[in-house]
Amino acid sequence: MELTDILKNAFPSLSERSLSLIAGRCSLAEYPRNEVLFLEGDKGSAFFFLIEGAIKIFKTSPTGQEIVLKLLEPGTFFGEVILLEKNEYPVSAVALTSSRVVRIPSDRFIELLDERFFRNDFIAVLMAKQRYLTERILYLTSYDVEERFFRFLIDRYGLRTSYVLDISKKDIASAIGTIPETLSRLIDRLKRREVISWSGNSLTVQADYLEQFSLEDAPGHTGRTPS
Amino acid sequence: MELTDILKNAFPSLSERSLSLIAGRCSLAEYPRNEVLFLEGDKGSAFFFLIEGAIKIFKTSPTGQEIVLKLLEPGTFFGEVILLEKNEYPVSAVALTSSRVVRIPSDRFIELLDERFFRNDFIAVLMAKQRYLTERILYLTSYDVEERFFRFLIDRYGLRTSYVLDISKKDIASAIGTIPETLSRLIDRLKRREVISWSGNSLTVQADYLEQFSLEDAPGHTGRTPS
DNA sequence: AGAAGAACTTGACTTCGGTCAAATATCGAA
DNA sequence: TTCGATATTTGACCGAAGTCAAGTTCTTCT
Repeated sequence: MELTDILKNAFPSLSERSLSLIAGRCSLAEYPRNEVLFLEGDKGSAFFFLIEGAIKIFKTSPTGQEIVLKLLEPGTFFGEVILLEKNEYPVSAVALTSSRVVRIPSDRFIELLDERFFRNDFIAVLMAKQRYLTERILYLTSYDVEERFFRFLIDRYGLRTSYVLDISKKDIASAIGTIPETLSRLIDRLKRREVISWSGNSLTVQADYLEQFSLEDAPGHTGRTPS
Repeated sequence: MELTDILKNAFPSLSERSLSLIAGRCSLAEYPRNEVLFLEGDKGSAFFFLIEGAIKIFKTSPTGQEIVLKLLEPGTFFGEVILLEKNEYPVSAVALTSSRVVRIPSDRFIELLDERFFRNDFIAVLMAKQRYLTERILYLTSYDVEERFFRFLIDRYGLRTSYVLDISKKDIASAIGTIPETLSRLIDRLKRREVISWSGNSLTVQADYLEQFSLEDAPGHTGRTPS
């Protein structure tokens, strides 16, 4: 797909004129697994739109622990927080799987907000992100590891009965705010109870068991996926 | 102070014309301690600017526990997330102390974003909130109760050697993400160690002890590739 | 003032989930 | 295919902070 088409997709409400204005400034980039897009504290003059792959957004605690804020799915932009107020990224971004992104330089971008429709969509995304982060706080502080695990599945892959995991258990562990040992033990327990079965990267879950977690909305599935 | 002056203060970059446009629509309101401004899930058609007092912003967990996201200080607006995308408040707001606010109806407000300077300031605030929430996640998940307590003091009252608390211990406990029993025990321990002394609502802290928490967050960024 | 009810404290107890350490297992590059 | 690096599992252990329950202050309202 052409860069212009991708951008049109990313910003559907942006006028053709503005689209062509920034298209020339944007560039496609590929990041292999584990590649850093930016680190917390980095000065940035661009933000990103994820086309394909998975990006982990996280902060690093003083002790070096990674606190995952969000695993991004294709179709979302991120890092836009450098546009105003401060040009330092407050979080780090790393590719969890090989990923394709558009890099959007920040200079001139702010002008595009003169367009009312585009601006409203843009601000709406910022607000969706704010909602997401408040949900995330609830998620991390109020649910135990088991509930976080199942909510993660539903949030990321939907309510299904079998899943094909595209990320490692280690990454799942950190996405749900725990460590590999704890996840490993949880899985073991769930297998024993015959709630799930797991082989390779294929996971099967008892549908009726999973449903108990799907009632209240899990973080992040409000149509448009915030980061 | 006159409502118009207050608004001018709240939105310094807004033109006189726009200011007078919304001034007529806004209203002053007073909320006594424990009064609810809005609850999570409420439909809203207005947001607020805090002039005086203290507002607690929180979510409620499925088990009824309150998860405090932020204690607001005068000079900030809140609830603006109903402006676009969704008109439901994602959080609840309650006055912790008697508070004066301006109520700003959402209709017509969005038009004000046509003004570039004002719009940029407004978006900058949204981004600051996003930064704050990511910090809050780090705060709640990576620090123990003692560290959260001292960081709370510094964050809310500044780095001082004596404090006059304007909110109850119960509220402090929930602001730092714990329960009264735990805070009570922490205080007892700190008193014993002669790190603090506390009588009535006056708190004194050993300055040198407090300083260890005042260093701006310095995540151990070694530059290495996170895995 | 006195009573009802908050707020706060204290004690005994529990537990989830983390740490540390030591196997296995698995995967990717040469 | 083999080697070394990651990823994953397993066991033993621990500890911060929560729960439950029972006092003990404070506040506040009549």
